[in-house]
Amino acid sequence: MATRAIEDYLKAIYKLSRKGEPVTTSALAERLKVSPASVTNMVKKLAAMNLLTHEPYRGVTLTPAGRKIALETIRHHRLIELYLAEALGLPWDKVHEEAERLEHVISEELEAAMAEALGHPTQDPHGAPIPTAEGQIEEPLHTPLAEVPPGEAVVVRQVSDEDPARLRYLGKLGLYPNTRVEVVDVAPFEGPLTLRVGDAEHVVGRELARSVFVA
Amino acid sequence: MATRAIEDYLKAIYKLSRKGEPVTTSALAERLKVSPASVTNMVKKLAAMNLLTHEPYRGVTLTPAGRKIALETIRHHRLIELYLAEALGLPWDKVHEEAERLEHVISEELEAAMAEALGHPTQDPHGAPIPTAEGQIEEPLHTPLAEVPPGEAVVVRQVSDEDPARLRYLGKLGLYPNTRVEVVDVAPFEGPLTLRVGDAEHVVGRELARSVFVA
DNA sequence: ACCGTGTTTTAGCTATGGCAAATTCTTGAA
DNA sequence: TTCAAGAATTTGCCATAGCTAAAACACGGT
Repeated sequence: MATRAIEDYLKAIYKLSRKGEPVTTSALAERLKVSPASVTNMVKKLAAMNLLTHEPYRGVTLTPAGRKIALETIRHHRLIELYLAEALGLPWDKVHEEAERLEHVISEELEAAMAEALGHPTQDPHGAPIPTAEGQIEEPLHTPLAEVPPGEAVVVRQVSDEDPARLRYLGKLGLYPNTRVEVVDVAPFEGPLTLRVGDAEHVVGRELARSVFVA
Repeated sequence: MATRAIEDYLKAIYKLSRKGEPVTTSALAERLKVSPASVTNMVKKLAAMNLLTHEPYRGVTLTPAGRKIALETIRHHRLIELYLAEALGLPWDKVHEEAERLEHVISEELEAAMAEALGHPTQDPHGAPIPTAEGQIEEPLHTPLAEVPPGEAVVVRQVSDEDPARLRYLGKLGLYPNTRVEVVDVAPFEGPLTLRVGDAEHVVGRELARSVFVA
């Protein structure tokens, strides 16, 4: 019924639509690394399955049924990430890729067993919220570290989990969720930030600072 | 490279060829629940990939490369079964089905982490041997419980894991691997066996007794 | 009133895996 | 030694899933 590709499309649409607006096919095409034509095709199929509504030339919006599948898939993904990191000690830069495959094949029983074993957690290793089994999710609006003014102290809430190399680097800097960081200095003209993490000082570029979210 | 179907074919061929002889396509067709024509097709494909040799009208035999993939898949399957049962407490009649899907998607890292967490086990929850990461496996020749003469006491070594209902029933009888069983009586003409398991006595049919292996 | 950008349609491709029917091979019995 | 039954294979075909390039189209801005 819901193939791997379908779940990936729904997940992507969910993530791209957090601002509430419909998602354009080109945005989807870019994110999924397929052509816009392919997206339109798949979108038609998903609309026929009542998983989303498609306003031609305007974009797509998930139906409740579509959102449910998206959130289930995201729940699987994040629970698996956390389980692999916590229970099996996999490094945090490896869990995303593994979860990307496992999320499509685990049963509800296994999902429940993992949630139980982890004490019904609410966040994955990168700080992303884990939807409940009922499909509830709380998505706090975090500030990118890149936008914090110098002199302020903040706490890392979430980091982008897509790029393993970046994650390894963040790990080396100690920038895990719930870590206190002080923004010592911000160089002008899109320049680097100087951070204090614990006792250490690090200089990081804007690009990296945009993928770290704080409160 | 190695799709789900390919791994399933290789696994099935491995299991059917334990007597050393080539596996006929019809045996494969029956086990995989596809038509003989489909099997011949797939077999030709696998032969082209050097995963097996095909002697037309005689049967197929795995090449070392094919056996390697088969054993890797079986290792995944059995490790997953054991992990789900031991670490996550899934009932032993559910782990087979789950492993059937997971075995095709876990990475070598995850395999290693599970093996480590379990202390490099050698048997799955149904008593089947787990191949090593290098592809070594020891398959002792067990006797079906159905062939044990009355009066003898034996130890359960392995049970067939395919049918959940059967497993639940075996569990109710207490017939787990490494359990001592006394064959109290064997009725003639393919009649039932009377067993003593611990303090309890049970009467079981031949069919069931053929799916329990002892030593 | 038109143009450019982005979207959709059209037409078609590839890969996987499957099947029914016709054919061919093997083997054992006459 | 032949031949028929049963098994295996070939042939020709289908379905599904997903993707793409190129052509046609729609929308918003000037």
